[in-house]
Amino acid sequence: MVDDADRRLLRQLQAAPEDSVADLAERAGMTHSTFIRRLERLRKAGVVKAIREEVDWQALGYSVEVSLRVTLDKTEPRAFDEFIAAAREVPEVISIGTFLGRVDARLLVIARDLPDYQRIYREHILTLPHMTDIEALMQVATIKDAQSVPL
Amino acid sequence: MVDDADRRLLRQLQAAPEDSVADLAERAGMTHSTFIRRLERLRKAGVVKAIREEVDWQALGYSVEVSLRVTLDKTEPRAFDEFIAAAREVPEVISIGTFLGRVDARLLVIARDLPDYQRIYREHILTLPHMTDIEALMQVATIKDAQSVPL
DNA sequence: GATGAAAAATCTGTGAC
DNA sequence: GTCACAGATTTTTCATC
Repeated sequence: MVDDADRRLLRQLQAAPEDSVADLAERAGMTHSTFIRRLERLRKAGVVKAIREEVDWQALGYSVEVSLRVTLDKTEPRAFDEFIAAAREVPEVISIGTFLGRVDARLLVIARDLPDYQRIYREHILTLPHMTDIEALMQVATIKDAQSVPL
Repeated sequence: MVDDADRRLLRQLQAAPEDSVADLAERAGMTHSTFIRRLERLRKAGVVKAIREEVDWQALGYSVEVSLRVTLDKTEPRAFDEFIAAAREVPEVISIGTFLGRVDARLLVIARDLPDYQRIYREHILTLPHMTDIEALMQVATIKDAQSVPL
């Protein structure tokens, strides 16, 4: 269970993950021992899943971002699993979500430039199995990607 | 500039951000001092933007995820800025991207359950300015969200 | 079973080379 | 880029509520 102290902990952790445990604990109103033990419990329970260092892919030469909506062949029962398994192996596919409705999946693809995207699209996307339709949108900017949960 | 050593550093950092600098440095083939100094430089340059603790919102009671595609009123020059400014203030909107093409923006919204989503949609989404169309897809799962850049 | 305090082990960041 | 050290931080242990 996640109680009120956990929520305070998580709020601080999401707000300033780079700060020391001692500082976070103080702001969450507990000693650092308590903070560490609770955080450990939350990690074990999977509430806190991982640490991530956010890297700016534009600074690393990836200037193109494309959001793809994919529709799959519903006559093939294994279509979903096999499509997902193949898509997650493509390094340039940095995010995959699945949906309920007309569209089955969304892929976020990054590429160095348009020719590079063209190559990735032909070699790694069009070869994914069981697709019946793809719709592409070029992404201009990521405005907010805090992904922090309201607590 | 990002040289070859930086790339090795970033590869290790993305692969295991929770490890100590000493371990990461060893795997990247440099001493920990060098690693720290290079990482500091990359942070200053904005290549490494932030640390994030990934929290499982399902474990915190957010079971509904909806992806919204929004079209804006192109007759209003300030539509874009005002829409974005308003949308980023909604806590349940955890991600915003903007596009080139038919669709102008994509919002990812989380909610505790369907009634909660209904409430957020009516109170916080439908009240956003300058929208001419919204298309919603319910998200079933996030399969891959590594968002790590191929290096 | 959860908390607080303090000691031991580890890690980080800086200065000299 | 390397080495070595001082300071900070994390982690463990033990006593307490």
